[in-house]
Amino acid sequence: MSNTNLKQLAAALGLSISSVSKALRDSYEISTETKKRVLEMANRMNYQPNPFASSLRRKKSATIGVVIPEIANNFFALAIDGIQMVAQQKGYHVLTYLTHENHTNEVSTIRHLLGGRVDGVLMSLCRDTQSIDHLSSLQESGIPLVFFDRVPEQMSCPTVTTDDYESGFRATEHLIQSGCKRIACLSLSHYLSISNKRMNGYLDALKKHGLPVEKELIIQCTNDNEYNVSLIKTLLRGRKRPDGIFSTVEKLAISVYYVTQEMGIQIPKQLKIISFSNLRTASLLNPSLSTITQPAFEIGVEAATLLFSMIEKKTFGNRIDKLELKSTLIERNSSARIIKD
Amino acid sequence: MSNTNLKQLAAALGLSISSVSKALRDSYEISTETKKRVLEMANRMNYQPNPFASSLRRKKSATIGVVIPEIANNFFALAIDGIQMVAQQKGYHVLTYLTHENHTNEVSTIRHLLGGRVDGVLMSLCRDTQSIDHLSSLQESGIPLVFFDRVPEQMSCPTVTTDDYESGFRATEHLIQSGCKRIACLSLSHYLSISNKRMNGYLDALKKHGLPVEKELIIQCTNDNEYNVSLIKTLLRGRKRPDGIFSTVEKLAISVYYVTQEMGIQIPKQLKIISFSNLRTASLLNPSLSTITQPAFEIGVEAATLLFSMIEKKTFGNRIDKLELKSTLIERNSSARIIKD
DNA sequence: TTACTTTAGGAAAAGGTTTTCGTGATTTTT
DNA sequence: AAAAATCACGAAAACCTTTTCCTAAAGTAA
Repeated sequence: MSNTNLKQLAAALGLSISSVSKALRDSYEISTETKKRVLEMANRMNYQPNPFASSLRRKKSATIGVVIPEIANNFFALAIDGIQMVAQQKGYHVLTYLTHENHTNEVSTIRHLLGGRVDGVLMSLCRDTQSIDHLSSLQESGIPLVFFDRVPEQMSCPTVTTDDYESGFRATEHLIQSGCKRIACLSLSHYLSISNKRMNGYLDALKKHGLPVEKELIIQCTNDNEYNVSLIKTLLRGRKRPDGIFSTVEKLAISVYYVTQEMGIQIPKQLKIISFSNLRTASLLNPSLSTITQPAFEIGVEAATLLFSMIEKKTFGNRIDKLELKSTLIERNSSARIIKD
Repeated sequence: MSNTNLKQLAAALGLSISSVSKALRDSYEISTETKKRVLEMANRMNYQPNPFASSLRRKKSATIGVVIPEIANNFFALAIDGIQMVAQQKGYHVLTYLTHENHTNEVSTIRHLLGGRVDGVLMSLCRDTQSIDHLSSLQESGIPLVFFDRVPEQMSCPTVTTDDYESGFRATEHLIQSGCKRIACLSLSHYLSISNKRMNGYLDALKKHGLPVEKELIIQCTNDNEYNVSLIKTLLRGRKRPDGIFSTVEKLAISVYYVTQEMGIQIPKQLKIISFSNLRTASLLNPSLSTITQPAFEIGVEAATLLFSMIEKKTFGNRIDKLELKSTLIERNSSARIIKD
């Protein structure tokens, strides 16, 4: 660590510690010339203030925490990118925690954060989070907290999300309009509001178009990729095979592609699919994948901006922002209508 | 932040602050029963030690810094994943910084880190880093520093890399064996050792097989994606169009796919391509993309492990580890031999 | 000139934890 | 039984900044 501290700097300048500190913080109590001298010397001695002493005294860490399920995931990587951009502008540091979709990890991460290491927290729930005690205790502790994308339903808190219900509805309707009669829905978790909202959109679209809802076409997937693959295989192997799939999450669509490739099922001829996804290569896939694309980067930007507004003004007691951004449906070949005969 | 501190805890227990502190740190100076009492009360009062006070006193932050060019990048996302896993096991926090391939950002990030906010740094250089003054000053400050993947050549420091030269050689040789006669190389930056090593492998493979090296087939790409696309278009539009492309980095291969799609160039018939990549969808692309895949997650794990061994034992003055992992070449359709006539 | 205000800076406390050094009390050794 | 060692805990310094309160000196008003 940088070895020079205020004391040494003060000694070198023939000033007191407090004056030097004030000079560095540009206090009106210090004359302009003195400030200049101090700045110069600080530079020359390569002075870097000790962040811990500063944080201890000021009760500010200049750090935010970001808690997400995983990072090797296009959506979250883009969101983090947006978050980092805003944080960097504001001069804040970003501490990242991965829960790996594990509720226990989430709880222990939150407990750590309760120690005051960060001035605010951005969070996206993990897929098996049911109880929210840890979340409310974080909120009650007074640390500003903003959820993005995967938000808790049972809790009153600021959120940044997308139009999940509408997107699910539109995606399903799109499949129907492409000729699908039996559409399966691949859900990430029945605990997550995003999954449920997307699925509700799916259900309502079926209803609107007079298609029956079939329990065996709604697949609750797990966090185990191999198991998901086997679920998908079972789905596609059955005698009542679906002719369309609405995937609520990117990785499940990828699994579908692998399975259809292996089983020799042709997309979109035998099976159409549309999925939530931020894949940059969606249009390069074979066939190109129709997607609902969330504005992941902006979600990160907005969530961070909201968090900082809460951190800076302390006026967040009586006000709870809920921001909803729009996703984009991009039709590609995986859901193209086939002109038969 | 958690409102209870040692003082309150001590008061509630009728003990001194120091005894409580020792009890919590499981000191031999405190009796077993007292420890139990303290632990119990700490739990009951929901005590969380103030991390700044602790860091200030111990001169340890229990935090590492990770400095990378970008996060929305499969390689780095996977590497971070590996790093996080190790850090979490060790009870360390991870501070992430993105340079966005910008040298100025890199320098200012390092300057911040010099303040002692972290106990160690993991780093991958940005593409236009030439001078290394900021890196050596960080190293000289005594903060353990490990580079991964993109490492500085002019500096003696611990690194975790892959067999870039061999991979470049094998990839190029593979294209040659698939029938390519004019192979272009898409380079990320001539400042980066990984780029240069990969290119040297390319050059030596050409040499070995008696193919001429042509300057106009070696493209130095930039950080501007659109400009890269135009470079690639120019390359493929020329009368001396290459019949093979060795891409040293994933995003350039993706750009090639977009360009060929737009120009109607058929892969692998008219053009073959192989690229460094960690795309999970490589085999689902149209056509499937031949890749050299780096063990990104393991690179993260190894780099973090090395860093922690440096942080824990202070025996890193006289020893510099350089670890090299192997990449895997996966042949797919984008570089398949075409049986003509 | 006296009284009051402003200016420029210093002393010291506070923030919460860790750690060194004591110190009585109890136990062990001779 | 006296001396030594161990035990269990407390007092206080140290880590480095920030900030409140003070104080000389200089300037201004009356």
